[in-house]
Amino acid sequence: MPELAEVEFYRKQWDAGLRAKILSVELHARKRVFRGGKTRELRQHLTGSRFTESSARGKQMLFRFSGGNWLGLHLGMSGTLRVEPAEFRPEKHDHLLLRQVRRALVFRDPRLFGRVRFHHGKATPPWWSMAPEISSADFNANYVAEFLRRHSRAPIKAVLLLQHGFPGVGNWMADEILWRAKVAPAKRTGALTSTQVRALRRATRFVSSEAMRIIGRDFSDPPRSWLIHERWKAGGICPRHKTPLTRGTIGGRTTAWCTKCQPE
DNA sequence: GGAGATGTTTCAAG
DNA sequence: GCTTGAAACATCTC
Repeated sequence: MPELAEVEFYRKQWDAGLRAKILSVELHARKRVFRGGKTRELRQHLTGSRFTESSARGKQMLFRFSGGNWLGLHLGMSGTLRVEPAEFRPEKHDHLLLRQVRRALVFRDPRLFGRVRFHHGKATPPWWSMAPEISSADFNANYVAEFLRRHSRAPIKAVLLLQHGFPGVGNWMADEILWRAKVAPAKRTGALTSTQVRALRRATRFVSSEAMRIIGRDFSDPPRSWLIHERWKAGGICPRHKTPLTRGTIGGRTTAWCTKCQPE
């Protein structure tokens, strides 16, 4: 599920627990979400620490705790973060639970494609580094052009999904961006005109900022005019033309587009 | 029962 | 060494 704005929404859920102590940590240590992770260290260090700060970059989240403790979370395909009452009993898919006096912070992930990481140290973890965020000044025309050039033989849909170039963009956002920029998803990146590249960057920034504003705030629905509402529907139509959408697999992912808006 | 799902990593080939 | 594409990962839903 979660892309840029959904991740932002979930991150903020845990902010209810800011400044409060972690009384205890409960986790399903053998689950895949902890792969390669130091669950014992995580439990020992977080217990008794205070939750001080949270941030997100693309789909990655970082939660900071007193004493130089950092928790990294990725939601994968089906992860969510939420807050439950203090006496909450975790269920089957609630793989990590941080207990505070007044609440429990819960990470759930049925499909286990998400990931939990832990780092103990003064500075931010070594794995916390990322490409320029879409909303930043560094995500400029030169940066985008250079990234596209490096992937000139790949279909543009696949390139939009690369997190080290377009952090936070996932399957629905990529389709939304391509539809707005009127670019066919299978188009080889190197074959794009400069007008199309400009349109893509513009659409990327627009979809990101609007999604953050609407979905990121309270999980509201984007306007009816967005492609997202038609993408998976049987008989989904282009919001512009009311013509049926085309479906196919591009870059290994199901893709929906309008052949009238986005001709080859 | 089978296919597919809003993601990333790994591996092999070019 | 870099890019690309397919498979693998685990579970649920239609």
